[in-house]
Amino acid sequence: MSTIKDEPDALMAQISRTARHIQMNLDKVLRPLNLNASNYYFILKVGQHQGQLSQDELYQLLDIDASNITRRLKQLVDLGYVTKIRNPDDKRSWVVSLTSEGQAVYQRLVPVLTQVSDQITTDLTGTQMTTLKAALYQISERLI
Amino acid sequence: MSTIKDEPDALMAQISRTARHIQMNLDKVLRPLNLNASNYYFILKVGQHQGQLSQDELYQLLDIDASNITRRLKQLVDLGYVTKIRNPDDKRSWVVSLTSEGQAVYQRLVPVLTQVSDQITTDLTGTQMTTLKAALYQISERLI
DNA sequence: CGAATGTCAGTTCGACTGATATTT
DNA sequence: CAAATATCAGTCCAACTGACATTC
Repeated sequence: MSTIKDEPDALMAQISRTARHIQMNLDKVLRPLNLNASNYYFILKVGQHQGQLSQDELYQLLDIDASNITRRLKQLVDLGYVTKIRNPDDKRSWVVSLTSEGQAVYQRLVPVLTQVSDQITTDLTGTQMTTLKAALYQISERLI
Repeated sequence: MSTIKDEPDALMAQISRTARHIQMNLDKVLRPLNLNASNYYFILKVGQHQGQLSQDELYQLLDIDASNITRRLKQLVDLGYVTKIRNPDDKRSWVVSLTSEGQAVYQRLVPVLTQVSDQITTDLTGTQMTTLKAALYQISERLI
């Protein structure tokens, strides 16, 4: 069931449904990397800012509650993908980095995400993509 | 943070983020009805099929895991909004109905949802809305 | 017996609240 | 010392999975 019905919550329900499908799909394709839809983005973000990110900066980037960042990162530390080192300049914070294994996973992660993204957007024209992104952005803005 | 970055997961992340924002917003506006983003749609669907729906039919309509339907419905039964009666023709299943209180809530629910939906789409043109719905539908289809 | 319907227990994730350590 | 910042721990709600019971 993925059709949009003529109901007052039709658009909202469709967005939520699509998000759930995306999450399930990501969980599946990320399993070989020992990642899931709820922690891959740390590898992605830290991989792009190697050795520069604090948890607060991840919070700014990801829009996820700070307490959850602590917990997801711990998973990745336990997996051996990520290290946390106290920031010597501000001992309240940590510097988050990828281990060599984490960097290897990062290299494998990017093409996997690209492939999924390409797969779900093959039916869309460039114009549709642009409109979709803009519309979602505006909806999010309205909800903040 | 709701901007789309130039990343392989940009679109997927934006959809998930928008869905989370929608959920939080619905939780807030539905609180006066003692409903939330995870149970209002039972009131909506049962309200439209008064006294006709089994849980399996709800499953078909809502695309939500069957075990969760049991729990959400129990919340609504405990609230006094919904009743479950064994289907005499097939004693494995239940007939789900609204109580009179549930029907009153249904009447209040529709305008609340309409208002939220209007609010988040005020910035969108008709063309954008059409494209958005079609694009989300196609993405969902690609993920089934 | 196999299929269908629904229930329940276990686990995970994200939000909220409040506490703690450090810095300003 | 008080306020702000960064992180962490406890709790709650909702999601998914898999096992189970009942009925057809």
